[in-house]
Amino acid sequence: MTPPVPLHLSLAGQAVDVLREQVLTGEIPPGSRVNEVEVAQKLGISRGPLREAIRHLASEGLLTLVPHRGAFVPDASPEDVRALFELRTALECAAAELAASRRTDVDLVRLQDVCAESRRNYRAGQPFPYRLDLAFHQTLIEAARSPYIAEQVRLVQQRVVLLRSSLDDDPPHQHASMDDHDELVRAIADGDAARAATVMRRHLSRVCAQMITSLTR
Amino acid sequence: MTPPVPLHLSLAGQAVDVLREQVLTGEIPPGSRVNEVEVAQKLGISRGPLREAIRHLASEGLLTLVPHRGAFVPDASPEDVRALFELRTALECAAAELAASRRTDVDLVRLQDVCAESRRNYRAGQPFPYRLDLAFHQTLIEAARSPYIAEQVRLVQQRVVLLRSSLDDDPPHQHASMDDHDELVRAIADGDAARAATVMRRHLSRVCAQMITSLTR
DNA sequence: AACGTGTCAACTGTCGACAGTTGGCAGTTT
DNA sequence: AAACTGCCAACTGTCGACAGTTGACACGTT
Repeated sequence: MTPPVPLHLSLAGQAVDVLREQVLTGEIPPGSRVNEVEVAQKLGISRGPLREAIRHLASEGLLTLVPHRGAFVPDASPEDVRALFELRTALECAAAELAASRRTDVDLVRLQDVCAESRRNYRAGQPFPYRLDLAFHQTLIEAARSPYIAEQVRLVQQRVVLLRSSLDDDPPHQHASMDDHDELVRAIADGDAARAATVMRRHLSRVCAQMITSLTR
Repeated sequence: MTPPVPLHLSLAGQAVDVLREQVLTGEIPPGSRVNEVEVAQKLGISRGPLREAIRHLASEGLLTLVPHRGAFVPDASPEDVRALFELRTALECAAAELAASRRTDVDLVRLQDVCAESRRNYRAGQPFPYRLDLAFHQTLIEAARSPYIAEQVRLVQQRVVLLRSSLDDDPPHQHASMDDHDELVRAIADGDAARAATVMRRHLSRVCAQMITSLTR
């Protein structure tokens, strides 16, 4: 029952985790460069494993590589956001359809729980935390039981987080999102794949528009 | 007007191209291991760049990494094929929809050209070459003008090629595929996004089933 | 004979150092 | 003063070598 991977993650693996965190939290701001020797010293490792970590993050879209120049944290144009959300929509609509036809009862309970917690948070005056939004989509993906789609959604979500630099949602948008989530759960509960896809598409369309406006202002 | 990337691709980049070719053509058969020192010597490079190439191909799904064991060419189970085609369906159906609404006239001509060449080849008694099937889907993706979706489709197509170990299509399937392609082009020509998605889904469902049967026999 | 144990070779993970390239700066020219 | 040229520092790309881990084989035990 012991995990097949060693408890000691390789240095490269550890570096991936640390760097990913720093990039996603904005600790390494978009547009900035990642100096190999500097970061390697800071992490206490050699350049070899760090390079592998950098390449890995680049393959996830969290860094862009320029030959002989190094790795940069990408900053997004509205056009990028639009194109990225086309991919996200394709993936998550398919996931919504699959979830509607494959969900178990415990999947349904989990989805409802996340929605309920969102409402509680919102009613308590606190803003709808992005954490719960991620949790909802994550739960939905698991209910779809399609490992390849799940993996790709994870990567896209990450890139969305990266672009989401301190995007403080306004309450109307939060309310609409929660309504979308509720409607999605109902469609999935009914096993209505077509409606689940439609609602997901509308939801993501709204989120995308909101991100673009909050990006351009 | 000089290209921004150096004509000298980095050694790692060259190694990626060579290895990708060898994996996709089956020169390195599925299930076999990639020995770092051996391959590095064969390519005349050091282990550093080769390791980066291996990690890159692993991120594309063309190799699987096992800690302290090395890189292996994955061999697929029917379940993998099914899951992979769920992802492919999500991506290519979305691409078909987008292509239907965004295609230009030259896109349409290109699609029709590929279909016509397929027919010519088929009538000439030659088997429907997989090359033309790839060309069709590639052209369709370009017509969709969605860079992120295009990139993901490219990666999925590669993995499909990898699984397609000497899959000699039988003529009935080839004929059905060409009919699907023709119908897709008509739907795209009409700008009928919904029908394009439906046809694409049916087409990929057929291809998936064909691959699984030819894999299990 | 089957099982458990100890040893070993092969390979991956990691490191430090060298070579080649890039962008910027100082100096010179017009 | 503006533009061009040559040089330089910084950084990436690459290499060879060392250390740690893994799987397998041989040996001894029950």
